[in-house]
Amino acid sequence: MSKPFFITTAIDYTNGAPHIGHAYEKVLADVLARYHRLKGDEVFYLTGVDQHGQKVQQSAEKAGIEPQAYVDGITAKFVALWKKLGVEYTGFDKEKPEGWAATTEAKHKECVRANLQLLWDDKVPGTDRSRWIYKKTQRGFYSVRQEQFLTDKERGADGEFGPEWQPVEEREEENFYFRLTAHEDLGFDPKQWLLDLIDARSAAGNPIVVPDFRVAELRNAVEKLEGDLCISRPASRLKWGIPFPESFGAGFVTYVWFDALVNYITYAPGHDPLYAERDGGGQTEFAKWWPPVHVIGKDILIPAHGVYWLIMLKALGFTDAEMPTLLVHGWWNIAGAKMSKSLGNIVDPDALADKYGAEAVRYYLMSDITTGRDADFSEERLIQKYNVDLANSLGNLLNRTLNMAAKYREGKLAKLSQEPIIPVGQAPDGLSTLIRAAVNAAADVEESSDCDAAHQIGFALERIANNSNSLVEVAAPWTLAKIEKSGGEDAQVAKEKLDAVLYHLAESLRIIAILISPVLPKSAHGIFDQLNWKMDEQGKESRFRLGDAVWGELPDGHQLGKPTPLFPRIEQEKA
RNA sequence: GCCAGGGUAGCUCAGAGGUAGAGCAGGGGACUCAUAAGCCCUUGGUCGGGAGUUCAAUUCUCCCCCCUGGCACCA
Repeated sequence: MSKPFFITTAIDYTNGAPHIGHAYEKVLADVLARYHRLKGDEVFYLTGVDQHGQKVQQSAEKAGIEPQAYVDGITAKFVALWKKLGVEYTGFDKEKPEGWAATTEAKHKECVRANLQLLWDDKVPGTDRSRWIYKKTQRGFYSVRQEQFLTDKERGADGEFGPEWQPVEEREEENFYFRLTAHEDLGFDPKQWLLDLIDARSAAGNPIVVPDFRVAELRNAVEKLEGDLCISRPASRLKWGIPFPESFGAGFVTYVWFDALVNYITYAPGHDPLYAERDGGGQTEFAKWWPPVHVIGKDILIPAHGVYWLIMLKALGFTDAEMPTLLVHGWWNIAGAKMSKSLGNIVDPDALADKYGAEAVRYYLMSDITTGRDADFSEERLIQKYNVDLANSLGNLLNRTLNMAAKYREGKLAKLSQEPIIPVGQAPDGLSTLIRAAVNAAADVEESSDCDAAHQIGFALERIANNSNSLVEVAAPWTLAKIEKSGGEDAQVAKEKLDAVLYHLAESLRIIAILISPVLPKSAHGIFDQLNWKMDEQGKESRFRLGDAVWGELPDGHQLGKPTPLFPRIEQEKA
């Protein structure tokens, strides 16, 4: 059955070039999107950039250009990187991709304002007060230099604000706040609602946070939740943002949350800025796709997505069944240290892809980390995993298979009408073992959860390739060829056995190509091309369907292509 | 200080009340279709430290140490 699968990533802040962490998240979501397409699901993959805010405003000023020009420049870097890495969000190849969020676009601004208006118009019965949003005056210490209010955290050991903040003055500021905690105007307690939701989802075996070891962390944070969320800034202080609707009064700009998070609604398929007006029966395009799986880093689970976003959705009228799932990934450290500008240990994915190729980078990012946990990035490990798993194991398997087929059969496969020579179960030459490995691997991939799909794919590759390489040694096609050529008593048996071995290897490669296609799309196409399989669908994702990962689809007499090294070994230079 | 995750072979990690596993790296061997790749065999660990429960703990309990997140407090 074709199921809709809506997947999003965090939108990246356009205040600096993308690093390996950005790349990891987008590739992870891309692999999941491709994985679901492979299963036949209908997929919408949304990613994009977060372009507003004070930091951007300041960076643009420093660079001496308009903020829009500044963010356009950085945005182009992200777009180019995703193209290089094969990150195919929905409509990636169009001039105006549906799956690309850019928060300075008019469409998004309208959606943000419509949502704010929706909450503003949700009045306490018989009054003119919004249930969710209220205005409050805050007094505090303001750093003119840093253009921000200071809290006690910023005070030095002597209780005073240090020179980096000066001059500091006391100021009053009016802002809008969004309720997160119980209030009589609200009529219920969002905090309790959220706790119940978290528990209910876990109890139902569908935890709101996956992998689920972070559920407790979120629950903890919710328990301690107090205070409401400031969602505005005076336009005098923050110019680069989305102005509040006029009904709120003049002079306010949205601050972060009602801008960035709302992108998931703005750019959702069947985009419905006024959610309340949607068809409650779930008939609209929007309702068909919602809710999404949000792929995010562990740094923005609490409080942004796990608290603010869920309560925002609740306020906007989304039901419990329409709450998203948060797929939370870990971070790549560098030699045990956190990646940071000050340490100067930022890994540039663009340069990495130029050096080793996009497929090598994708494979490494997917195979050397456990989804949800942190991992240590190492270029040596990237090279090692590429050489061992891709060049030596898979690439060489493809190469030796096609070479033998060319040498002994001019590339033409013979499919035996019956199970070959050696009955399944006896298998002294390993044939049936290989079939079993392929069938089981395909089943494991099909049944895997989003959290470990990438790993199941890796296991599948390993299992089938290893079994195939073993089969070559055990069956020794070169010996069979000699026996066949000798024309002796065993010639006919050797001939059939050699045909069987070659067919098994080709089939294994065909199935591997299908299974690895979410992680290694270009290589999967490369294998299909060399196998000379499905040429009519070249370049299209439709070449790969999980349903085709069954044994025996290559027909009798199939002509294989010419061998070309698919994964040239990466030779370690280094001094 | 509190909550969570983790400390298992050189490296990355799995595991589980009955005295430990995989992959890579290291060592040895046989082969030659192949990208000097592949295959087979193999060295290697007092399972963070200490105490307890048990016939038996690395696996359970308690205490301690270290790493990672989050929260809080002091400044």
